[in-house]
Amino acid sequence: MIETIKSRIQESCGELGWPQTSFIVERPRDRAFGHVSTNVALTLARPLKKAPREIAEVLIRQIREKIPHLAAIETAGAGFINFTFSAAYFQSFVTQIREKRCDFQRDFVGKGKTVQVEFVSANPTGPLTIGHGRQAVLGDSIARILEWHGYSVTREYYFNDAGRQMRMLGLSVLARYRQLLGEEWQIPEGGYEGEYIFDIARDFRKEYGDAVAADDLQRFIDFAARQIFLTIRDSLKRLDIRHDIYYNEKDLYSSGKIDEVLKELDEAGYLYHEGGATWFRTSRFGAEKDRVLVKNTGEPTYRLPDIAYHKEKIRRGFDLIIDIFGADHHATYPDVKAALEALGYSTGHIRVLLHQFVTLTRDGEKIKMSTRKANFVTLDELIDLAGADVVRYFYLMRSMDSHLNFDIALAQKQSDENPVFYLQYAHARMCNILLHSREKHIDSYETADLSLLQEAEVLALIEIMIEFRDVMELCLSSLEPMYLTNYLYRLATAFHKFYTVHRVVTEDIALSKARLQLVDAVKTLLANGMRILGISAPEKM
RNA sequence: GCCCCGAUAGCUCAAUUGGAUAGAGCAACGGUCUUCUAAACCGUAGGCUACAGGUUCGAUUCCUGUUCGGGGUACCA
Repeated sequence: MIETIKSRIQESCGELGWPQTSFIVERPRDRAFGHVSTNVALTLARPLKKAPREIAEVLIRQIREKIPHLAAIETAGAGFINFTFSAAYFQSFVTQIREKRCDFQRDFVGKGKTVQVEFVSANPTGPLTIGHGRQAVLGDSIARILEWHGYSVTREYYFNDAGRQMRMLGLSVLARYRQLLGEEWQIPEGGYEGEYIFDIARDFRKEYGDAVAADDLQRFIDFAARQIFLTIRDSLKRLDIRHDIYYNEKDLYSSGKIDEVLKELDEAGYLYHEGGATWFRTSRFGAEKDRVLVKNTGEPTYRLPDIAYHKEKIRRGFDLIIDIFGADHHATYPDVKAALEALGYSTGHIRVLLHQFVTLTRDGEKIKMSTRKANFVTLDELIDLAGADVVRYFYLMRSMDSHLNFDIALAQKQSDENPVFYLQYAHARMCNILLHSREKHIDSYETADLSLLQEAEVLALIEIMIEFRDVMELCLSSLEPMYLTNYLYRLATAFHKFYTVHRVVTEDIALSKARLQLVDAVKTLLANGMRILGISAPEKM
C-alpha cells in the first residue's frame, strides 16, 4: 500500500507539473494521523514557494480517486497528508495470511543467490563464552533472515588448531596431567587456568594412561583441541545452530594458498623486508602504519591467513559474503580489505558486521571475561540457567551496536517475567482458543464473514500484521534481527490486548468464526517470526 | 595521539534510518479473573534525549567540538 501511494503521488505531481522531490510515505506513530502519512507537501514547499498546507490541498484533490480502499484523506499539522483506509482493506489480509501461511508477504529477492555467513569462528582453546554466544545467535538468525528471503546460505566456521595459543593449551593440559600424577608442574605463563583443563587432563589420562612423555606435546594439543571442539559444537547445537562448513586455517597452509598470497602481494610491489620480518604496505591504503605479515621467526601473523581465507571466499563465488566479528576485531578487516584490493579483487559484496561486547555482571559487579583466566561464565552455563529460548531471545533484543548488559542474577530471577515468555504465551493462548473452539463444536471456520471484524483492537492487530513485510525488508537491509524481535513483541502485545477485550468463542457463531480466522492468522504469523528468530512456539504453557 | 561503538525515565533498552505529543519492560503505587490460560490487561508516577554549537519547515536521529564509558591501535588471535 505504501508503495502504491508513493507511486500515485509521483504520478500526480507529474500531472500537476511539479518537480520530483524526495519524500517519505510511512505509518505515523499516532493513529490520529491516519494509517499512512506523507510529508510530500512539506518537501515541495521550497521549490514551489507555497505554503505546505496549500500544496497538500491541491494534491489531495488530484489523488483522492486513485487510492483504493480510501476512507479518508486530509491534511494536518504543518502540511502532512494523512490517509485512512476502510475496514474491508484490513479484513482482506486475514484471508491472505491464512492462504499464504509462512510465505505471507515473502519476497524471494535472494532467489538464485548464494551467501556465506561466517560466525563464531572461535579457536578450540576453551568452551564458548557469553560473548561467543551473542555472535552465534546473531549469525544464525541473520542466516535465517537471508533464507527467508530466498538466499541459499552457507554457514561457516573458521578455526585454527595450530600455533602459539594451541601450544599454550597443550602445555596447560600437560601440567594438569602431571599434577594428576602427583608431580609438581606449573601452568606456563599465559597458559589456560580454567577448570575444564583438569577435565581434559583426566580424560586424557583415561585414554592414554600415565606414561605419556612431556615432550609428546602434540598429542596433548590434538586431544585437547578435539575435546574442546566437540563441546563447542554441542553448545551451538543446544541453541539449534549448525554450521555447514568448518574451515580449518591449516588447509590454507597445506594447499599453498598462504604462499600464493605472499607471492602475489610481492609481485604487485606491496611487500618489503625489514628487521627479518615481511611487511605489507597498508599505509598506501590509508592506514596509519604498515603491518607485519610474516614475523622474523618465519611465522605468519594472523593477518596473512585472514587475507588468504578471504581471497578464498571471493574465489568460491558467493554473491554476498558476511563476516560477523566482535568489536575487538574492528582493526583487522581494513588490512584484509586493503590486501584484497591490492590483489585486484572487488570487495563490494563483503559486509562486515561488528557486534559490541557482552558485559557480564553478577550482583552488580562487573566480571571481566577471559578464557585464559578462569573467571568467565560459559555459554553452556548460561543455557543451563535460562534455557535456549531465553538465551536466543535475549541476544536478539538489542542492536549489535550497543553493549549487552547481562546480569546473571537477573536472568535467573526473571525466568518468570522474561519477555520471551510473553511471545510464547501469546502463541499458546491462540492455540488454546483454536482447541477450545473445536470443543464447542465449531468444527470449521473456513467460511466466515470477515466484515464482522470491526473493533479498534482487531483493526490495530491486523494493521501490525501488515507491517511484517517492511520489518523483514529492514532486517535484510540492516542485517539486524532486533527489528523482528521488537516487531513480534508488538504483535504479541496487540494480541493480548485484543484477547482481554474480546472473547473469541461465544454464542454468536458467525462472529466466532470470523474471530477464529483472525486468531489463526495471528498465530501463523507469530510462529513464522519466532521460527526465523530460532525461538520455539509452544502450543501449551 | 589516532580509529570504531555507545550515552535517551531509578535500571535495561526502543523510537519504522530526518517527522507531528520521545515509547516499552523491570522496579514503585493503584485497579481487573464465576466465562477461550492473570506468564495477561488497564491506570498513576517517572525526561532540558550527556554538554555546546551548526545544517532546515522539522534533529534523539545528520555535521563539528567537548565530556564520560567500552573496544582497538602487537613481529597476540
